[in-house]
Amino acid sequence: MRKKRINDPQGMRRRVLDVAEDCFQARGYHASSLGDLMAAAGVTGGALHHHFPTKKALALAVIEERVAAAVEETWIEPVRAAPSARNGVRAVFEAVAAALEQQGYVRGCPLNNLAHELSLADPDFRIALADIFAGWRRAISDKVRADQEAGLEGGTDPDRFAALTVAAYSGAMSMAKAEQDAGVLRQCLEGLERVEPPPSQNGSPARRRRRVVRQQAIR
Amino acid sequence: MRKKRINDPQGMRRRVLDVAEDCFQARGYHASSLGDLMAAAGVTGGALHHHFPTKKALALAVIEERVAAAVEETWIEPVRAAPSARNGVRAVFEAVAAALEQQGYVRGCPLNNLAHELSLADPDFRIALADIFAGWRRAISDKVRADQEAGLEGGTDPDRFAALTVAAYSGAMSMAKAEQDAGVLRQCLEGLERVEPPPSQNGSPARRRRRVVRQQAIR
DNA sequence: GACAAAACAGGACAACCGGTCTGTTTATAA
DNA sequence: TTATAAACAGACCGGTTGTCCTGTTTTGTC
Repeated sequence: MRKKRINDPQGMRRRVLDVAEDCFQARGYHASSLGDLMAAAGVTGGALHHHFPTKKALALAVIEERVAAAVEETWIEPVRAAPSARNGVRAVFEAVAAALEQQGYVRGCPLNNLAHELSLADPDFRIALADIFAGWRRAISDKVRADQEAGLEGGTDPDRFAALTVAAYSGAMSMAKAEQDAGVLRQCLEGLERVEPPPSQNGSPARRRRRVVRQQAIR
Repeated sequence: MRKKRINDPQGMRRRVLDVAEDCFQARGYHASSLGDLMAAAGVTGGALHHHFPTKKALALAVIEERVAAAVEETWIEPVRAAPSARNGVRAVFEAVAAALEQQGYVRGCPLNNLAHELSLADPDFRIALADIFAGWRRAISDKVRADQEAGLEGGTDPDRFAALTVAAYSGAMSMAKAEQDAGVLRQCLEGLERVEPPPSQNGSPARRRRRVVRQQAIR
């Protein structure tokens, strides 16, 4: 009588990754048991094992697919789309701070959460996480370089600016998580914006600003 | 025949804390079993349980005694003893970077390592960790205020500077841990030093520098 | 429809975890 | 000495963990 089942491998895999991402983020890798995940996802052990042979494989998939995507979505894309690197950084900080204040609690940065717990646990984890950090920094430094070519940014070292930005954000999120208060994020942003302030804004050596803006609008 | 034993409660407690601190730092809280700790410390279950009734109690002791002491030793004291806040910050960054490069690997910041794993795990953990963050920031902002009263520092907001410094360090250590390379620490320090650079150094708006230096030398 | 492979179900299991418990030894104080 | 508590030893237990294994069902292909 009851004999209906639909094989939905992609959907099953997605559901598992969904709850794994959420659970790893909220409780951490070691504190999340596969039993918890199975229950939360409504998935049997056989199905889980079929898609992810080991817990490590599952975590690696979460890192490479979900965490990387989260960084891409909340940081890399907004920065790329912003009129300038500094502008993009400010926008991301404020957007994240606003979102945290609205949801009322702070779970921390997905990348940093897993990075701290897993970087030393396994070389594969470490490399995957380091790659995401590298891509994150790269997106910012590339944007700074583009700004410089467009005359929007002064002689700021792009890699240095990117490293400090990512570090300030990561560290601010760490504190915000411990204090359960996103205020420190805004505080760090304000400090960050005072690093080698660019010639624009109210310009002593402000030149070619108009033309640059047009260029950007054209692209 | 063999009937010698010396009760050394303080020594026993210290040994347990030693290995717990080390193990929590290297593998994390959840990844460290009490069996591992007992074996590493050469302590029986009875003794461990006598001094630390639960694993949580042990972790709390590690946080409140060891982690707090580590922050005090590597950050708060050096900053207090430094000629200025900026000088102290630079000294700590460089000392840590040098130490990491010498030991060849990066285990990360003790406070941040535990903060990421335990902040959401238990309110007691979170509060203890947040307190350490607060003390850390406080030491820096107090130093900045002292610098300002001494005329050594400009109008930099002390709390903002402290937050950014702690965030930059924490985030840089996070990246250094993932990349197993302390270089990003130096990079972030260089960026940090370009935040609202004080009137001293080589002064366009450098005033009262001479007098200020003397004041500081007197104290 | 035959057949192989993928997708899924669900139980089994050994290892391990944290905590408890009882008992013994050592220090302390009267 | 004797009582009393602290310090320690070590076995024990219920529950959980991650993984594996054997089946069963679905899907795709010829």
